Amino acid sequence: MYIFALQMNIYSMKNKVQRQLEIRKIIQKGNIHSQEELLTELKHKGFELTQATLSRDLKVLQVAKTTHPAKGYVYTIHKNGHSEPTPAQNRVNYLADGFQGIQFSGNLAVVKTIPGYASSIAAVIDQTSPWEIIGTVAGDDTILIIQREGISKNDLVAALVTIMPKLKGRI
Amino acid sequence: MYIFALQMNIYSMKNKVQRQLEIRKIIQKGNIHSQEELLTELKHKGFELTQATLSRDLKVLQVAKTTHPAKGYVYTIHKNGHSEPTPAQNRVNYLADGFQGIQFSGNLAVVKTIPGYASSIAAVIDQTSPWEIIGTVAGDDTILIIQREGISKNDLVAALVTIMPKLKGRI
DNA sequence: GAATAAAATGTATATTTTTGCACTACAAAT
DNA sequence: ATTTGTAGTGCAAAAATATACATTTTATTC
Repeated sequence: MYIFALQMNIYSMKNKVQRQLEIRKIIQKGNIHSQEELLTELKHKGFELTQATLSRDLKVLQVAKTTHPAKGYVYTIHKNGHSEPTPAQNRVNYLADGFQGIQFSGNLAVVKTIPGYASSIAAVIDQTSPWEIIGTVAGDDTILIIQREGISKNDLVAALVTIMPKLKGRI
Repeated sequence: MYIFALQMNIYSMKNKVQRQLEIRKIIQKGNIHSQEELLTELKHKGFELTQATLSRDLKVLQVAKTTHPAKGYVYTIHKNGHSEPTPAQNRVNYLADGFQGIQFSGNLAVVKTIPGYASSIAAVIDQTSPWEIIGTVAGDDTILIIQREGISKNDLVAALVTIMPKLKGRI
């Protein structure tokens, strides 16, 4: 006498690819805070799996767990290849040409620029919002940078160079 | 007979800011696969802390744990935090709604606002001219507030709430 | 079809990460 | 000086996540 393993229900089984696609979608909507939570949502949509499998899927999909200031921990996913040549970079390099000098006083740094460049350069800095800098105020040819407490000149300079590589050696 | 808690080693204590800077640096070099590993490295550099504190630091720094095809799990940090686009919210036209955050550095406070709101909000502050504030400088989305000497963060926050009651609880 | 190999998944467990609580150091207020 | 408030931290426990191993499913070959 033989015992046969039960065959899977033909209707129900959605395959791995479909499942991972769905995971991708759900995460992009962006309100997932734990695997359990995601698991529940997947089950609602008819997928059957365990947390272990989910963990493996997330690994494959290169999903990351990070922090959102308000929401606590959040899972995020890269839309796709994240190595962009970014035309933004060119613009940044162009802006760096407007940079004329920097001086420090206490927790402030004052950047001098070619007239008219200040606000654009400040915008780039703000956009990047490096941790070392808590804010900037720009006039026409001057940017005031307020450093985070405890930051050294070198740290700040390093941060600026990170943003505008062309500045390297010029500060 | 009394038992005294041991004082912290005067030499050793490096503060939080320094520590988080170091964490940032280490992670940017990009070969950290677990908090324990990072912890070890930090200890080598003379920082004393536990994994629990590290976990909290990583949260503040918005460090993410993700997967690298080859390296397994890796901790990464955003230079430019992928800022939330703030879905065009049904924002009423109250100025306080333009308020996005405040940070302090020395005797300065930096207020971040929704683009375009800074000067209006600053104008309101100037008009009220609270004793705690010597003056303000506004850009497009940033206000620099220069505090009177001896004023605490709380005092300043209180002053702002007085001016804009809606801020209560939001600062 | 049966036999075998490879891939996918579940179970149980190990590992890692997060957090509630208590305590200390320090700043601010009285 | 004393009190009060708060940020920073360690400890221990909880919660979340990853994985070794066993089992099932799918694919491949005869």
